[in-house]
Amino acid sequence: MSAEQRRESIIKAAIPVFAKKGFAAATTKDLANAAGVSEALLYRHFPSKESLYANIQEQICSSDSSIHDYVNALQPGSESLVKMIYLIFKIVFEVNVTHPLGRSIPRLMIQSLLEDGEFTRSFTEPRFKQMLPHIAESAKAARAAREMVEMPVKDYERLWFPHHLAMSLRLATLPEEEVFDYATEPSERKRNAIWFSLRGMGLTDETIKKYFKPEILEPEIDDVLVRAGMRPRPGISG
Amino acid sequence: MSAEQRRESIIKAAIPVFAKKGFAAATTKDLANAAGVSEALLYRHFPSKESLYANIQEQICSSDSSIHDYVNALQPGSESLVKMIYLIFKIVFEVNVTHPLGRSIPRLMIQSLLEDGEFTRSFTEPRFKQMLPHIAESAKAARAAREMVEMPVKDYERLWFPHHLAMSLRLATLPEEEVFDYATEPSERKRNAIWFSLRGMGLTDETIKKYFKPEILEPEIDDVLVRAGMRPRPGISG
DNA sequence: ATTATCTATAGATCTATAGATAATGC
DNA sequence: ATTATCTATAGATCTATAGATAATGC
Repeated sequence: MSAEQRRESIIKAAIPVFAKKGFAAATTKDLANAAGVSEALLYRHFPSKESLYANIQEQICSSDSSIHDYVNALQPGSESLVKMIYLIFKIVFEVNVTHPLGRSIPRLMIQSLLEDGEFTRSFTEPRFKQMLPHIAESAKAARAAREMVEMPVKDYERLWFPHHLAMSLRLATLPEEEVFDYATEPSERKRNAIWFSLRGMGLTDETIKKYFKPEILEPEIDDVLVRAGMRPRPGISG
Repeated sequence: MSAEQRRESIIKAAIPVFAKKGFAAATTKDLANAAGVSEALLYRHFPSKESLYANIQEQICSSDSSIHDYVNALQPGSESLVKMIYLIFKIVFEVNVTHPLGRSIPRLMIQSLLEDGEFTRSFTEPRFKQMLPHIAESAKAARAAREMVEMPVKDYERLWFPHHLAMSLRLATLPEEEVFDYATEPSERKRNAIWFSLRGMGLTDETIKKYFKPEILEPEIDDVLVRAGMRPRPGISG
């Protein structure tokens, strides 16, 4: 295996180990075993455990532009607000489950919140913070169209409150055994949490009913995620 | 120092160490230093590091009844819904900041979500899950009074969605440097997140405006928390 | 010749214990 | 006499490196 390939394979194997155990508890032996190499080889590719960890963070956080493009193309208004919130929930609550990185991303995110928050910041900014101007514009247009009521909640909060709800819901599903008793299936829970968020943001009930149609949004948003490489391309039989 | 006193003092000193570093990264040396004793003495009181950790969890999760009593005394209806959500936000988002256990509880909670979730479960059930029947009754009364709209969100979710939002907001404040850019001060953010939650739950705008009066709720709920020992009793000059 | 990889191990650190000493209460 | 506490250290494990060996490409 070439140096570059091996390097990549070590990183790939290390992600779930760090995600599962945390930086301190993941031993170089664990990492070597996961990658199927000797501990010594780890140190040919990375000067230290810290360096390997830093490289992982960098790789995962590197942004991609397809989500950017999708959001930029939206017309300001209530419908776009619904689409953005749907997108956020899909990425945060759902994609990480099916994504190759699986449970690793949410785990790395909270491990980072226990420390300096840097990973969470680097992961979140290129993906979600860029939505802010679009959310602000859409909220303005929605208010002008009388589809959103006046309330003290700020545009920043219209972005982060739904994002945070999605994040907690995701964290709550990490342990094997259920932590909170929701009495709903994940997909219904997702729909209800989006509804809760849209209403919490100030959209009127008629507006939510008009634009929040999961059966239409689901394939549209799913396609964005496929293009962003966050979901496997649906099987092309041939 | 008597065995019992020393035992308590070791537990007390160990909480922030485990909270900060996590179980694996907290060394017996750290724990001994924090308690101001030798490592050997730790092992006179606890057979292992794990045992010490288990004792901490047990102590923190032991429930108290004053919150229970307050919630039980509420009359079903919109106003009680507002009070319960306010209480949840105050405990989850705010109390842990001022409480002697400070940052430790939210840290222990997410560390537990990275593992089996047991600590989170034991902490949450006696404090919040018991509110469920009251939330359900109050939601029913609110609907009957036309103060709450029909929507797919379930009563369980009326409990957990606000709780989760409060939890994420708290987690986001753990790192020194700000992770998400809210553009609001914590107390304003708390108010807005509660408003967002109440509206998300289905309360009408008029009902929220009628019952959500922070300047009145703040001292009432604060008093509950003082009685629950979650907040220092306000200074009694004399 | 160069690159990838391994075995073996140094040196540090970690958990836990053995055995000695200081402090307390009868 | 009993209880609390310490010093010293065993044994395991962890990070990282030195030096040897196998595989590759010119």
